[in-house]
Amino acid sequence: MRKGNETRERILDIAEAGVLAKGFGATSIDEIIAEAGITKSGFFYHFRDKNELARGLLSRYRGRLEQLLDEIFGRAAELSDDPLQRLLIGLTLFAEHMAAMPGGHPGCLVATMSYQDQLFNREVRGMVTSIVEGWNSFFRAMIEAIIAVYPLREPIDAGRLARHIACAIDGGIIMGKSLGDPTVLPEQMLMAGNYVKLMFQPAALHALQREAVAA
Amino acid sequence: MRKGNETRERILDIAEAGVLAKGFGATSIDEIIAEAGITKSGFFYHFRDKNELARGLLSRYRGRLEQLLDEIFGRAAELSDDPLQRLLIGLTLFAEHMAAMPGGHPGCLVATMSYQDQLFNREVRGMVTSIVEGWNSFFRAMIEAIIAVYPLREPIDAGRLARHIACAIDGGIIMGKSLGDPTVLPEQMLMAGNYVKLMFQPAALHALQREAVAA
DNA sequence: TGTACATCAGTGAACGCGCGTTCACTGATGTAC
DNA sequence: TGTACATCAGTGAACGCGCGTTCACTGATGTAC
Repeated sequence: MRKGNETRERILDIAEAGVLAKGFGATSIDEIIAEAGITKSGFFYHFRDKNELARGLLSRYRGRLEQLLDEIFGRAAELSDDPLQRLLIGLTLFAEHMAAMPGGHPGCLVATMSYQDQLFNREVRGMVTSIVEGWNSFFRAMIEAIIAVYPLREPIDAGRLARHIACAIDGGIIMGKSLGDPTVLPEQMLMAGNYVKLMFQPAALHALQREAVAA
Repeated sequence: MRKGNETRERILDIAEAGVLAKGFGATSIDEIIAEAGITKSGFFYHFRDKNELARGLLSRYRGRLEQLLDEIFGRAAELSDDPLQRLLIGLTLFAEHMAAMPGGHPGCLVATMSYQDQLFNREVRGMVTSIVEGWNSFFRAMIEAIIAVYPLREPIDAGRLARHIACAIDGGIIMGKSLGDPTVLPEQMLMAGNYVKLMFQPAALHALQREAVAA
C-alpha cells in the first residue's frame, strides 16, 4: 500500500501553506487534519509530534530547493561556458521562474521558521541553520569560479558577495509579502545579478583606464 | 500618576523581546505578565486585546526607527554635502551602530510580523505595509537626490535600488539570526552601500572610455 | 491455494493544560467646589 | 481646608475553547509456509 505516503505528502502540503501564511505556531494540527480529511490520530501516525512535522517540512523544502537550483543553473551552464554569464543567466531564469508562479512566490519556509526557532527542538534548529549555509555555499562556489577566471587587482570576498545574493533574495521574499507585490522578488534577483556584473566588469574598464593613463 | 505609562512601556519591552525570539503568536500574555510582575487584568487595562498590543509594538517600532534614521543620516549630512557620500557614510554609520549592539541586532519586528499577518486584523496589517513603504521611500529619496547630481546616460530605477538596500538589510537580519552570526547584518549594509557606489561611479569611467575611443 | 500472522494506515474518545477574554470589584491619586 | 466624586491603575476569580498528545482498538493489505 502506497496510500500512506500520499497522505503524508498531503499533510505536508497543507501544513506548508499554513506555515507560510501564518507561521508554524499558528498552524494547528486540527486545521491541517480538517483540510486533509483525516482524524487527529491519523496525523500522529505519520508524525510522532509537531517537531517531526517541522523536520518533514524542512527536509522536503531542502530537497525541492536543491532540485530547482540544479535545473535552473544546469540550464544556465548549457547556455554559457563563462562562469560569470552562468550566474547571471541562472539568476535571470530564477527570476523568470518566480515571476511565473501564480500569485507570486509562496515565501521562504526557512525565513519564517528561523523567526520561530524557540518553538523547535535542537535538531530542527540545526536543519534551519544548515539549509541557510547550503544556500550560501551554493552561491559562493559560483562566485569563486568567477574569481578564478576574472583575476582582479582588488580581491573580492566571495563569502560576502554570496551572502549578499542570498540576503537580497530572502529580503525580496519578505518585502514582496509585506507589500503584497509579487514583482519584488524577481526584481531583486535581477538586482543581485547586476551587482555581481558590476563587481566584475570594472576589470575591463580598468584595463581601458590603464591604456588612457599610458597614452 | 505617570506609573501607568511606565508599566505600558515595560509590557511593550517584554512583548517585543518575545515576538523577536518566538513570533507574535507564540508570545503569550501569561508569559508577558509573569515577567512584568502584574496580573492579567492589569495587561488588559493597558491593551483591550492582543491586536492592540501588536499595534502598540508596531507604532513604537516605527517611531524608534525614524528617530534612529534621522540621527544617523543627519550625522552623515553634517559630514558631507554630496548626496552619494551621505548615503555611503550613513550606511557605514548604520552598520557600525548595528555591530556595536551587544549580541547583534535584535531583529526586525516588521519582518517577523509580516510572516504572521493572518493573526492580525486589517488595521495592524496596514501598519506593517506602511512601515515597509516608509522604509523604502526613505532610501528612494536619498537615491533620487544622488541621481539629480550625477547625471547618467542610462537611467537608474531609484525604486528598485532603494528596495534593494532595504531587502539586503532585511535579509541580513534574517540570515544573521538563522546563522547566529551578528556580523552578517553590518556586513550586508556595507555591501548595499558598495552597490550604490558601483552604480554611480562608472559614470567617471565612462568618460574615460569615451576618451579612449576618441583617441 | 489456504491459513496465520504481521504490518500499514488509520479511527474514536479522552486527557489536561494554557490560551485570550470578561466581569465585578478596589485602593490610591487627582480635581471641583 | 475638607469633603465628594472621578479617574487611574490595577486585582482576583472564572469562562470556555482549542491545543498537542496518548491510548486502546480496527479493518485492509502484504508476506511466509
